[in-house]
Amino acid sequence: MDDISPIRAKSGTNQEGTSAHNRRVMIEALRLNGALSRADLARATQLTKQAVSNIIEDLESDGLVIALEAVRKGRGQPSTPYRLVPEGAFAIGLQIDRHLTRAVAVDLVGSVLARAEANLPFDEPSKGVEVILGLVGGVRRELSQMSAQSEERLVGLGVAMPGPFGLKNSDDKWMMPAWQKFPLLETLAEGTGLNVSLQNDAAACATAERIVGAAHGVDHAVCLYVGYGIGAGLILNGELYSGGYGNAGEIGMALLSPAGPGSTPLEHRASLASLYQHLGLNPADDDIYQQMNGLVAAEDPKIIAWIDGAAHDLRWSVHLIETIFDPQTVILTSGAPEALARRLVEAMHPLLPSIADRPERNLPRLQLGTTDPWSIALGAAAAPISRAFDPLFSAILKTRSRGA
Amino acid sequence: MDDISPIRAKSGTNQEGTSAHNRRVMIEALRLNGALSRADLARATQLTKQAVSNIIEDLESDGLVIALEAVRKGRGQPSTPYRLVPEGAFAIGLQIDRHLTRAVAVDLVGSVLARAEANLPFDEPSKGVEVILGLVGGVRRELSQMSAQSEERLVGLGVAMPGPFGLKNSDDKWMMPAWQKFPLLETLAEGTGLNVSLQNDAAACATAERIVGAAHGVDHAVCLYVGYGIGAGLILNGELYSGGYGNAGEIGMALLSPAGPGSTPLEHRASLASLYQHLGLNPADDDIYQQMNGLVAAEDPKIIAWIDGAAHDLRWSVHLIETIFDPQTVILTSGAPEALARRLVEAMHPLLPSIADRPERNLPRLQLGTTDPWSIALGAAAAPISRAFDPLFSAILKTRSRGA
DNA sequence: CTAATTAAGTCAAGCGAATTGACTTAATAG
DNA sequence: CTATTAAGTCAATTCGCTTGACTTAATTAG
Repeated sequence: MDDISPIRAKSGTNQEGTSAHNRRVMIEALRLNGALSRADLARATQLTKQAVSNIIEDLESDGLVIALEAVRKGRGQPSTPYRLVPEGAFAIGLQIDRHLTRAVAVDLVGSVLARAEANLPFDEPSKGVEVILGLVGGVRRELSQMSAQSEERLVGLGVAMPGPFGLKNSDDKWMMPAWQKFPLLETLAEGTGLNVSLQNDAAACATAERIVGAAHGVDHAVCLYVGYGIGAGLILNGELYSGGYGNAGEIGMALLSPAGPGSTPLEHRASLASLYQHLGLNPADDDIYQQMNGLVAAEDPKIIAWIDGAAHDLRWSVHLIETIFDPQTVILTSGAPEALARRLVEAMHPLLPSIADRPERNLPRLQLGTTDPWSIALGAAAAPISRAFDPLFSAILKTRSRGA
Repeated sequence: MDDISPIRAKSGTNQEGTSAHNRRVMIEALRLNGALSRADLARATQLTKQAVSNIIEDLESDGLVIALEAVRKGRGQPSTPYRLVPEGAFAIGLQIDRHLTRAVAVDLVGSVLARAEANLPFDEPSKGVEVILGLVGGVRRELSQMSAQSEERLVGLGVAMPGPFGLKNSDDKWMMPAWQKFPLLETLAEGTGLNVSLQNDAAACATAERIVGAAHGVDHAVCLYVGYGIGAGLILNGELYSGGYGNAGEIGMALLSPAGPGSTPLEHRASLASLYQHLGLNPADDDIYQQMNGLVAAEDPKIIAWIDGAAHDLRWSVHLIETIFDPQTVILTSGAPEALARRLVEAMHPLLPSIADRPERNLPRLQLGTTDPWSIALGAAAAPISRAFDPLFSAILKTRSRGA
């Protein structure tokens, strides 16, 4: 089952790896800077003009970049800027949550082109998969009507669902136990014919912030996601970090004090689930979002009390995150209505002192990220895009040929 | 001062990057597996036999690897294993602490070949640098008597000192304020002619555990260092993570509860400084180590009380670390005598439940790492070795040519 | 208006590191 | 003794980046 040889080693690389890396570097540069000429790219990437020219030519013929009008800027031959072609690649993203599932189709630059949602049977994964495959099929058809080449340009299916994954069987009903055991990825891969990847919802949120949000181009950011549960998506050295077993950032289970097993996990105090409980709301209600919005607008004392309590714990979470990661910024995202999230961020100020409290900052210590309920699905879809086009260490390595 | 162009992009690569990466992969494979034949290396790294042969030939002529006796193992031509040559490279490591400074010289495989220590004037960096340069010169001379080529094979000087670095000027006397302002790296670079790099002491401890300790070959490990202060060295994806501004892992400043600025930082409860204070010991005493050892051996009630208190907080720190990083293992290292550290680890059990509490673990959740007081200096020295020989993403990138 | 300058981008040859496939060497199994 | 298996070499090839000269097209100086 495992490798025959117990030899531990990283994989080597060759010119293919070089070329793949350089292509990815170009794409990232265009993503971060909008439009660049070949000369700009050569300077930025340290490659020669000629190498850049060849790569750009390739990318152009692959339909990933396109030339804009030449621009005159001072002396010398005018330069021809290039930009990414959004229709150069597509991915499907899937958010699977407790009572709900959403699918989106996005393009190379992270625009959402199609979306669909449905209710999900909480404890019946095999039925749920039918629903999910239906949604995926739907956005996929919609996508193919927008672009003739969508199918061959589809790089994968990214799935986001609440973690943690792969623990001992737990009956904690917050954790969707039935889904934890179900061979979801295999089933989806077979049902769609796509490459399938999995991340937890907080990681997906971070991925979303990275492709189109506040973490765009930021190499060290932590994305606090306050959803039904709470988690942190970690962007370290420009890549999503998922830990030794894929569960990094699952801070919902962090105990709030050293007092032992009896102490409360963060998730029970600062999550929408705790809010619903506090307010006596039913998360399965269709108008839960409007209910929350209304309560915030009305400055309902109970919701204000919850905000203060949650802010108290979140303020400290930010302190810990800053102390541990020393990130450039912390981004709070939420599935709650924007007004609520904004109140929460305001209530978290003033922040606790920490090493992040330094003079020459250029990003805020804490900022409000997206509150779009679709951003998890977007982040899910962004993962395959990132894997296919971002400059990653793993992308230069030779891939292990499928051994028998 | 800064880049002229505001274009953000990663650097590209070329055949030099490929070659550098492959060399590093070979070296790492030999480091992790002891001795491997060319055929083994080819299988492990996915390179062709021929490529491996060429690289090994190069490494051999560079004096970094050497052939062992051919071994017969079943059918086929006997294989010739290669191993690293310890004398293939050297580095100097420097620990600068509050009252003390240590220098070591290590070789390619992390063996300490020379060591020296001296007292350090706490608040007079300019005098201190004289002392430090003296120590470095000493181990360097000692080294050159052991190996004729030591000078040209010296890859750098690694410095470890208590962080955090680069904050607002603080008068916290735990933080060696005078040293924070002093242009230490520049002075040392000039004084030694070596490449100088800096990390905090916990990071150095993690680096040490990685090259010769419990984290050898482990890609996701967190090293808790209980020294005068307390910190965490983070090994993520096989590389040391140092955060956006170099201060990741400085958990000594983490507040122990969400109760606000008045709450206690971890460092004030679980660090040797807190122990000294608790016991009324003077950390500048020469026999402080023996004093602690004696108290532990005598089961002194005050030290037992401290152990229980510190273990309480450390247990929770491990819980948080596991919840946030999902590492393969947590390693506790300390500058305290081994008996004390062992008692501390024992007192931390049973550990708090966390996502690390999974069935199919192959490493312990918490293990005792080194308690050798010289390991910080060793880790400091290991940093330049790692930078020069480990397969790092940054090592494949083209280096920016020095612009005017 | 002309010439000099500056910068973008191309052309064609060259280079270097991994690949390929045949070959050699040297052991064991039968 | 022969077939088989595996390590390792040889020589030619490939592929992507580099090099340096060249072309194109703009602005600036006189």
